[in-house]
Amino acid sequence: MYLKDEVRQTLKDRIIRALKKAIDEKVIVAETIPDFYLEVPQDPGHGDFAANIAMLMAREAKMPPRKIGELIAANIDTSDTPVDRVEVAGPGFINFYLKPTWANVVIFDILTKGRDYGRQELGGGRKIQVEFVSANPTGPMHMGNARGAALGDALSSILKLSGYDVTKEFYINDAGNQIENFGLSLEARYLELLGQEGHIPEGGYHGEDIKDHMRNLIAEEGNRFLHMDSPSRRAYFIEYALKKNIQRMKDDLENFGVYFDIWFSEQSLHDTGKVNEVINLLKQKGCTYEKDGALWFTASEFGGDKDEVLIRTNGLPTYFASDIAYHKDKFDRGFDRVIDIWGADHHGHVARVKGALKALGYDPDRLTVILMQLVRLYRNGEIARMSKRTGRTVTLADIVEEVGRDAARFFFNMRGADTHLDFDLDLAIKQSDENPVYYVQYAHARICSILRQASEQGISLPEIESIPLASKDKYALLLTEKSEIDLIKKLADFPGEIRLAAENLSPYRITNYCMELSSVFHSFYNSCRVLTDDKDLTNARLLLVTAVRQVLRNAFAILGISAPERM
RNA sequence: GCGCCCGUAGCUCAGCAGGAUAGAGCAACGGACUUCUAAUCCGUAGGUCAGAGGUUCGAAUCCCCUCGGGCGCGCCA
Repeated sequence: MYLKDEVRQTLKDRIIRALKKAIDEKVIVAETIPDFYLEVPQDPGHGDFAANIAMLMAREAKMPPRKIGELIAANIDTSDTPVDRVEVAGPGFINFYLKPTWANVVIFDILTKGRDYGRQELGGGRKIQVEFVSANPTGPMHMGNARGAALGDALSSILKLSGYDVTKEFYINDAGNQIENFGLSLEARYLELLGQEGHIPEGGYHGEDIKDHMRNLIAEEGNRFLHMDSPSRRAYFIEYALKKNIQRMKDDLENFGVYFDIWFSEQSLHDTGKVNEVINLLKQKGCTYEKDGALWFTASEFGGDKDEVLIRTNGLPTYFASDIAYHKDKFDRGFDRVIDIWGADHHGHVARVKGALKALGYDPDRLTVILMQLVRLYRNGEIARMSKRTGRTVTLADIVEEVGRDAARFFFNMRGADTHLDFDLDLAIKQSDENPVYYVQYAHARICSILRQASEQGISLPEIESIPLASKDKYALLLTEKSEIDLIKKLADFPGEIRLAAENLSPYRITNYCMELSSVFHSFYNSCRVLTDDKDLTNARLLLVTAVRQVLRNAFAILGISAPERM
């Protein structure tokens, strides 16, 4: 357990003991002890921890909360704790004031654990799958995919650190109507490029990339497909272009620092018969019926708005059908929990898939869908449209190239998934103080600079293991400046931030944490010199900034941004 | 029409397992580099938390309604 949780738990225990004592002595009348909590007050004047138990008990105890608070405070035993004093304030908060240096030992915990500082066992090794990006392979990835990539990758890192066995998966939508249209569009361009008439169908793809594929194909294989029958050559074109598109997605994501454990093909679900299998299963369970020549799933009986088509009149299964098979397959592969990250425009799909899982006998609560609101891209103060079909779009690769991996990943994780994200290209590109990513990286670079300086002066940090306990205490107790104390407390917050980010599936918490930690570090930097004539103080502060550097690195690793040593 | 998301400082947003006086960055204004990187810091100013009601000792936070913005409601994915 981490320092802060330990202290919190201790104080909680002592409060409960004090309350029980008061109840035994009949100064407080109560049957139950409410589920109270100890929070860190926003205002440091209210102590280091505050308990809200007195207010929660007021009703049952028929006593003013302040009175209850005072009775608990009077009975509390704070021996063997870092508590300096206890006060009751406001409506009845019990405020704990700790010895200012109570958290200082956290520095040694950080330096000992290194990159594992923050790791914890919330997940108990349970298997969890995060499926994200899953872009259509019919063209380049857009801004929404970029946001999903940054979000999903950071979330996966957080869950890994929290003790889950995480699998990152990309679902390739290489089946269905869009692939048909893809093939028709490729064919049309092929014919046009060879001087014949081609027609791109309704819902087809007009992008330049389609032409590029066919230009390349013609360069490689000439006009030999002109005389092939249309379905055969389309199949060939599709395979040819799909393979290249998928490889390109892999490359683009790699440039973005995002790697997947599994690339899962939708087509494979059809090829292995799993789609038919799941449709039959639903039939057996009596959850289907035929109408207007199509096969329907009774989604409305499982929480959906209306029933949904599984097999179209033309005999082909819908995307919905393969998605049911896909999600069944996920659970059959042994995942305890599955997280999907989808664009908000797919939200109507959530109830349907969950309904189908329920119909199949799976607990739909094991599936969590994070709906990501769409990204609005601004350039020169104007909204930049992004439609894959028009070909005039800003792609994920463009973003990485234009604003850089670090700024892009940081920007996408500055907000929760459910907020509309305005991505200001001009701001992200700017290498100035307006750009928040530099603020956090600068903190890291500054620390590296101090350590370089120290090394040049022949000052070397002792190995953590070789520092005797007494010296650790000595160093820790030397750090008493307000900015030092603030910085140390912020370091102690890190494991709790990881936990919250994991519980709420909110990577943006880590981004915010980076800003806060950097902020208190910069304040410290401006008020305290690290390298001084005082050898012990210098050592103590070197240990402190080294710990800050470690935590920054750990947080950057989650977000997938680099930790530059110089800027 | 129905459903989902959002509405907090001039701008972009934190804060939303209910807690004490609502925060940060940018923009504005005033200060700080003979000292480890000024991509920094310190200070000032800036608010009917969209609006109305309800629950509560206590509401930006939870519930209901209204308004405004976005997105869905396909035999597309």
